[in-house]
Amino acid sequence: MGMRIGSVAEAAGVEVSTVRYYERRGLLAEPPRTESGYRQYDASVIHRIRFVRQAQELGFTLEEIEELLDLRVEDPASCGVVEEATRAKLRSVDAKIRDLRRLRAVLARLVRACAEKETTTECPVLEVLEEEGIR
Amino acid sequence: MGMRIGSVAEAAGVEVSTVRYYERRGLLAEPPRTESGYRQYDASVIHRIRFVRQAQELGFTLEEIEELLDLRVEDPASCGVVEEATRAKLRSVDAKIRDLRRLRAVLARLVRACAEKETTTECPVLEVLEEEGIR
DNA sequence: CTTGACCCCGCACCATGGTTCAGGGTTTAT
DNA sequence: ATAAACCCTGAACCATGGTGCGGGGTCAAG
Repeated sequence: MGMRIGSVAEAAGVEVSTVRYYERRGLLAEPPRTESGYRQYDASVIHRIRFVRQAQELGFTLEEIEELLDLRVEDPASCGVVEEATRAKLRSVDAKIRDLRRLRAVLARLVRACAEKETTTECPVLEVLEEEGIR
Repeated sequence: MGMRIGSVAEAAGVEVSTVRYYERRGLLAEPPRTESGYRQYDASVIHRIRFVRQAQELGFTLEEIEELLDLRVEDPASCGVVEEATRAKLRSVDAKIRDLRRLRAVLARLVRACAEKETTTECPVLEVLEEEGIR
C-alpha cells in the first residue's frame, strides 16, 4: 500500500507539481508506478520533502540541498571525499550560525531599547557587520 | 567628495546594475546626483549592500531584508509596533539558528563516522527532522 | 455507467533577483 | 582633442524555483 502523489504533497505541505519538479531535479528518486502509471510513494518521501523546504529557509539552494542529501558513508573507501564534503558544509553552517547570532544580538538589543523607550541609531541592524568584515 | 556607483559596487562586491536594482527595490535610498546626473554615494552604502547580501545567505528575501533594515526607534511613540516587528524577526532568527544547530550536529556526527570508517544510515541529514516536527 | 476527484505528460507561464543591451552623455588621462 | 573608461535610462533577457493548463486516462461512489 503506497501513497499517491496527492497525499504525499498534502502531507508535506507542497503542491503536487512541486513533488514532480523535485523528482525532475533529482532531489527525489523516481518512485515505482502502478499498473496504470501512477507514482507510488512510501511515507519516507514526506520527510525528505520537508527537509528540502527547511533547508531552503536556511538559505541553501536546491543544488546545495542535493549535496546535503547525498552525504553518507556507504563504502568506507569513499570516506575521504565524503568527509571533506561534509566538513565544507559544516563550515558553511557554522558561518550562518555565527551571522544569525550577531543578528539576534542586535535584534535583542533593539527590543530592550523599545522597552526603555530609547531611540536607536539610524539603522540598528547594520551593526551586525560592525566587527571584522564578515565571511 | 562622494563615491560613484562603480566604486561602491566594487567595494561591496556586487555589479553596478545590482546597486541600481536595489535602489529601484527601495533597499537603498536614492542618492544625490551630480550636475550631470551621476549618483553620488557616501561610503555607508557599502555597509548596507553587504548586509543585504549577508542576509540573503541566511535565507531572507529582499522584502524581509527591507523590513529588517527598517527596524528602528525614531519616535518612542511608535515603539509598540517596532517592538512586535522586531520580536517576530527574532523568532524567525531563533528558528533558523535552532535548525542549523540540528543540521550541524548531524554533519558533525557524519564526520565522526567517517573518521571511524563506519557506514552511515541511508541519508543521515534527514535526521535533522527526527524530533518534534520542525517550525 | 456516469460524475467527480485524482493522475499522467509536456509545455507555457510566473515571481524573484538580478544582468545585459542599445543608444547616448561625461570624465579623465595622454 | 580624442580615446578609454565611466555613467545614464529603459527595456529585454536570464536563472532559479516553481505553478498552471490542455488534453487525456483512472478510480471510487452512487
